[in-house]
Amino acid sequence: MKIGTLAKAADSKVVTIRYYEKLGLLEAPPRSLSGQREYSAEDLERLKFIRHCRYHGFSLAEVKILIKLRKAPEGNCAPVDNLIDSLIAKLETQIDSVNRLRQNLITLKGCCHGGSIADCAILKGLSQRDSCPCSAC
Amino acid sequence: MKIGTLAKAADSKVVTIRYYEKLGLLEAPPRSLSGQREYSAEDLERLKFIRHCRYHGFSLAEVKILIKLRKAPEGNCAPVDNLIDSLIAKLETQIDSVNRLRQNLITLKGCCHGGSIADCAILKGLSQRDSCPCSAC
DNA sequence: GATAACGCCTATAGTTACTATAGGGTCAAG
DNA sequence: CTTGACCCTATAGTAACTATAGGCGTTATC
Repeated sequence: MKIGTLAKAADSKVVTIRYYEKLGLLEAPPRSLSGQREYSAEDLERLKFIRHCRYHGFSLAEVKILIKLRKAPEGNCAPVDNLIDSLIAKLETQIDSVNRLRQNLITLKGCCHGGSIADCAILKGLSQRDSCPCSAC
Repeated sequence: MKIGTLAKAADSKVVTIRYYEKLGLLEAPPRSLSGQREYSAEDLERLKFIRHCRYHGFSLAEVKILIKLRKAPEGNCAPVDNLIDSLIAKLETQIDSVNRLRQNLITLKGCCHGGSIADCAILKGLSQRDSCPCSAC
């Protein structure tokens, strides 16, 4: 199949596929006489794998590792497990820090009583840490 | 003060300060005869404002708007309020999606019973949506 | 006065995961 | 035979910096 068909089948984009090829995530497929890429069903499976990993939050670097692991079916799956664990840990850190940000902003917003810029408590709070009403500042 | 002193005082980095100048977030300060930047206390306050906004999750584009607002002290502070609101909304969306990711990964991980790559349930789940145990897939 | 260590300067490229654009060739239908 | 949809490459842009190279300025010590 051609690249456009592949893109639709994997819910991806043509440019993204070429990008993955450049990064070495997808193998360069054979070309037609006029130079157009010709993909197989296997290529489609691989692209779906990549997209699905991305959907789950893996980075392309991590996907590259997962692809390599898949190629050695006799190996132990502990590395896959570890990758998942580290990703979960990363996400949890992220959740914490975004939650903290949100709380800080809500505190800041609570200081606003709708006046002029000159006495805007939010801007004052944003000016420096020691004038910020956030508990975290 | 020179750029290094400014950086330390605002808990920033020298390169970051020059970067902010290039973006127009900080004004280009006067230079010494040999071409070195000379900053005032006002510059320090402004840099602290920027850094503190960043700490609260505002983008540099948003910081630029906030700086402009600060310069018109007679204006109403409603735009500041709106900026905070939209940032809070953005963060809430982000929290939801990261939480979802985390749940998906935990589900995936729960399928692993420590075997070989060949029958790794995680890799199978990652291969395609229709083989994924995630409720979201 | 020489030298070393540090600070400052500019300009460019790298990071992540794409997206957008320019400028051109290919293919199938009417 | 031409129109429109598709394909190609190469380059630049996104966010917010960080890193690097290569070269001056400044200051302290010997």
